[in-house]
Amino acid sequence: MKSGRVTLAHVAAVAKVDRAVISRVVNNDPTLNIRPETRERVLAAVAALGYRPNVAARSLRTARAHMFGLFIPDFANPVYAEIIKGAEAAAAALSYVLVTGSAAGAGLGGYIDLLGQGRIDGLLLAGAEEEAGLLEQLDRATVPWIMLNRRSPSVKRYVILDDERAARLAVEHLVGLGHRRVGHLAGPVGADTALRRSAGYSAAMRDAGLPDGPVVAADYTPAGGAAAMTALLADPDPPTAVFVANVASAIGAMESARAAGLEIPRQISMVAVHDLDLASYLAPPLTTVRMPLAELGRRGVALLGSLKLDESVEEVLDGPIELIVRLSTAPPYMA
Amino acid sequence: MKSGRVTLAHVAAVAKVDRAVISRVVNNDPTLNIRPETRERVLAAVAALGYRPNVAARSLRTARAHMFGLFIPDFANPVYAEIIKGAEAAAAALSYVLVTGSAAGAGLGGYIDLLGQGRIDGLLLAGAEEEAGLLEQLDRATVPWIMLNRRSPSVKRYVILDDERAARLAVEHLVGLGHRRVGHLAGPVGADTALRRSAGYSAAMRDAGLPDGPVVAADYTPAGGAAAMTALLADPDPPTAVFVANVASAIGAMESARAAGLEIPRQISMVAVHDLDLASYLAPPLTTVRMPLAELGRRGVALLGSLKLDESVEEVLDGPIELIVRLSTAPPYMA
DNA sequence: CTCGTTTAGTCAAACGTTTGACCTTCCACC
DNA sequence: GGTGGAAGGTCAAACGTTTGACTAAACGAG
Repeated sequence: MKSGRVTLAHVAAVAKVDRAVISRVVNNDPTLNIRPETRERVLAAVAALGYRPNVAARSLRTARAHMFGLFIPDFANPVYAEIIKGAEAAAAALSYVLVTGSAAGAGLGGYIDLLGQGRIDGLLLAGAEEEAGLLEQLDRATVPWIMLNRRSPSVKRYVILDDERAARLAVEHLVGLGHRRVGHLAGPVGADTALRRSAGYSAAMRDAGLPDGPVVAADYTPAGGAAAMTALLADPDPPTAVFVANVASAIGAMESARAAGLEIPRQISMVAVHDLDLASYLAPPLTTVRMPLAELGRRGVALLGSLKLDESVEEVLDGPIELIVRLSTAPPYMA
Repeated sequence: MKSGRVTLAHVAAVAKVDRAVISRVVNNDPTLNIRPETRERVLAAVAALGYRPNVAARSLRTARAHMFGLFIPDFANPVYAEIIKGAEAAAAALSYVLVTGSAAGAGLGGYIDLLGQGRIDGLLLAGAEEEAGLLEQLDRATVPWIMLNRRSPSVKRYVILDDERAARLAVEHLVGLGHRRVGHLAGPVGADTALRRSAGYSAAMRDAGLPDGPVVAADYTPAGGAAAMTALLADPDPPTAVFVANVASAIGAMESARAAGLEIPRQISMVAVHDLDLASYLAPPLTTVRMPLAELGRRGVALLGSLKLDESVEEVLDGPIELIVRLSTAPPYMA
């Protein structure tokens, strides 16, 4: 049971076979022909010495790091937490380690430089920020990469969620409650997810025979949502309900509504995209649309594992999207 | 500018020097004697070919992975997000990559197995969960490790925050507002942070000449806080203020108080340990004690970078601890 | 008994760096 | 003119695995 720097050579000496045999036994090489008793001897020696293959040597020889990268804008955002969890689980299932980095440091370019050559076998990119020279930065990494929930005109490697459908679900819920004037706190201008959610909003309104209500862009942050909600409430004909593109914005927006003296949901209903545990504990508990974020991470990793370099992927994930009705939505108050 | 599998040998061929020279130039080896023009030639070749050292080969030769590990219970908890950020920044400053793993998979043991031999040069452990066989699991990794904000009787390698002082700050704030009967939602039974915060609570009460109020243990989750708060409010002589050991518990506790028909802060004041952006957007905005969590991550990484195996570390971090007064605390309501 | 085949392994090169030891060439000094 | 030393590199081993090529022994068929 002694541990430490145990190499194949040590195990080979104990088991009285060549290093090659140990390697093949450890890796379950199907081409290996071996007597059961020899295999036993090898496994016993491996266990007795506590042998664990050296990752660096293996990587050097096989040119595979058995590690995937995941790059996110910010660890503090719980939306990414769920993606990370899914990706981590899928990676572990492939015996891969997931290394998650955030933009906190020197951005994507800095992260790629830090990783160096050969540390990861594939990279997942989550988050919507537009970085200048993104493609050049990615070229620098000699690694297959996939974008998560973001399309880009010049990029043909992505997995996205059906944000449009999520938006429709939310808006249909509001319309079903009787709301006729429904506003929209959209995401950041130009963000791909924002465009898709806004498209879903407009489509659902059109299908209901209603005109779009007031629309204001908002960052995916509480502060952004608060500011945007204040702007939206300044509309001469304020809506009775609001579809918010992101739960973080919604948290700020709720605060703004309260500050404006509006009672939720009696005077204004709110529903947001992305569910959080926390949503149940807000005042009032927030109605949300739950997206399969963990599945997004899982699928991304699975694709990295089976992707040829330069192969393109354009996939809309069809995981479950469900409306979670809590107390922030109700029929409009009839004055 | 071509990229791909460029090795020292390629660069050496172009620059017409030995591979050793390239290596020494790239690594700024001070023992190297070289003519300026040769150095120029080398650097030009490196740039022209886009050479980046292979991480696996370097790790194999030097027996250092230039990577640190950080193990946390859950990515969804924003408290850990701040630790991660600090650790990531400190690691980047040392040209190290930080690989963060969570307990979501097979726990610490599974994570260590997944990492394999030689992938990381040091491991940071955050979070308070008691895992059986923890020390054995750590022995399996042939790697220096440090616990973050958790002591354990058998372990002499940790960095902790001054949780006792944080608790005192919170309680002194409540007492200063005029509260005499102050309850306490403590952390999980046996958790080290819970013990230290509870000690601070009792000490501050004693210093104020007051008896301890009702104390109930609560998980560091909204659900745990909600349940505990309900129990605490069942006290025949309920407190006018509560010190909550963790902000996540406090979010649930606020909900319970509301459900019980209590208005915060008019009928009951609440203050919790750990600040979040989100705290400003709760209803009402929550008074908290901000702890230097990012600094905790930073310090942990810095210590890993400069630690000898088997050296012990017992450090109380003296970063800034500050009370952030929002609207959840007020003088007691005089009936 | 000989030949071919299977069984059960062995052998050694290769992956790309790093680094201590070594080797020229040139110059200064006596 | 010989010697010592510095300047400017070169050489080659080693890190620990993986894997295609090879081989010795045993066996069955003819």
